[in-house]
Amino acid sequence: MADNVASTLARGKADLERATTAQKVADVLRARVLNGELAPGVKLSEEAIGGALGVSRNTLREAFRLLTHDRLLVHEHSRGVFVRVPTKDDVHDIYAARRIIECGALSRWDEASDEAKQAVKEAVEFGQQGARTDNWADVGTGNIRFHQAITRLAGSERLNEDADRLYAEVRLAFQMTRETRQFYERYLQWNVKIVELLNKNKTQEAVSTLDEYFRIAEQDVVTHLSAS
Amino acid sequence: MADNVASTLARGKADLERATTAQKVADVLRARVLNGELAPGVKLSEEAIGGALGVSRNTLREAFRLLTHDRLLVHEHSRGVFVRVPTKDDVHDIYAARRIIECGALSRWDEASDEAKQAVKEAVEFGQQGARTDNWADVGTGNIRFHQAITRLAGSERLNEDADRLYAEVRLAFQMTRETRQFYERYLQWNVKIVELLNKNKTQEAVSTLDEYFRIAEQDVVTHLSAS
DNA sequence: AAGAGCAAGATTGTTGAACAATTCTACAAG
DNA sequence: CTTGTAGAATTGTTCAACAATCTTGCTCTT
Repeated sequence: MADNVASTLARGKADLERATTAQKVADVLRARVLNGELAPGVKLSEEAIGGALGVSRNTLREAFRLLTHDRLLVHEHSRGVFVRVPTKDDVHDIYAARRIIECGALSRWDEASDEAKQAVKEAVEFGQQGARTDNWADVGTGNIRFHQAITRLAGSERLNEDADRLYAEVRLAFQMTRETRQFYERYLQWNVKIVELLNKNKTQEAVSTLDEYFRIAEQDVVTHLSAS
Repeated sequence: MADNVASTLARGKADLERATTAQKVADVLRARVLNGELAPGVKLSEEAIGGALGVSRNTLREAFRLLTHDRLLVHEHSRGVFVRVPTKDDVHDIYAARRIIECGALSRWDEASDEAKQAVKEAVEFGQQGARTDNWADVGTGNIRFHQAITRLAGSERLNEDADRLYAEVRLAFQMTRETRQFYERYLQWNVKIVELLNKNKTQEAVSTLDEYFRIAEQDVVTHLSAS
């Protein structure tokens, strides 16, 4: 009984672990990079940013390392850190990885937990609800959640983290400042179709559809890249 | 022509980029962790290690962060960094990820580049050569190379990096101080069988065999874990 | 005018010290 | 045996200084 109490409390330990200063700084910078305020190629000066945010160089450099690990920044020795400029090759590399991870996870649909499967369906419903109410930001959120939920079918926390880094990098490449509606509307249709196939127990066809979706999506991101 | 020269030189740029002090320190510590000199659970004191290696606390902490990203060390706030103690859940998580990545990569064998396919076969031959000459360290190296080569079939540098982190973590869990021979001899047989199936164009069967291998290997690592 | 070489200025890399915040240790009290 | 507490030890964070490296702008040569 006492063990039960202890283990229950232990589960909440992660919540207590306060975020370090560097993590908070990293969160601020991550948001700035992902929403385009810090455009790809921009140099992040230690003095300028450190002064603006009121943190020391050491702490700032730690924040830089966190974002470098997420591949949002690139570090060049003795030159500084820059917002990553995604290339066509980067996009291809990212989608090759996503194909492996998500198609592999989805192909194990039948063995996945009920919670994980439910999350996939709920993500699509969230997106559909957003479309009905003309809330296209929600459609975008639902799309990300859909793919996250697919990855989570595999049940590996490490795989989830690796995939999340890929999603963040896609957001960097696909600066969704405009035209988000037409893209996400189209993507939503793919997601709906995949869930329909899953509901009909046509897992293999769902995987094929997802694979085809990646072909389209990669092309979309690449063209959006050269357009800028 | 000039472009050709430039691109050729650019390829060697990575070699010239001198490693930062923290990276060199991280490399030393990584080797110590992977060969067991720094056993799981050991605390890495900043003062002790920094003094021994002759680097400042700031630089050492940066090295710690690099290894924490690789999941070889764990960081507990205000308590310090420790060599990770892999749990049964960790092993399960790692193998769930490896199943997705490697089975997915192998299932795309037919579309892979010739170089990538050749690397898979060469890794097995390297292991067989090691077995013939009773060089069991080479058999172990060949086994790692075999799985790396499978991952590289997918052609994604990001996926390669993520998988390499998984391999390092397996090495941490499976401290191969002893009994490496009986394990690697057995694993070598699996690798040989997989390549044979691939040579017969039975890709799907090769994937199934790999999947079955993961079931066995995970169990091996888990039992080896509880034994210690 | 174009390019090579060079010196000054700016930025990053690394260290050491200092102080705050947290944890660990040891011992006393109940 | 557990609880509480004071002090020691360790980590978290910042700052200042100097070395190493890169960038910039200038001069000189052709």
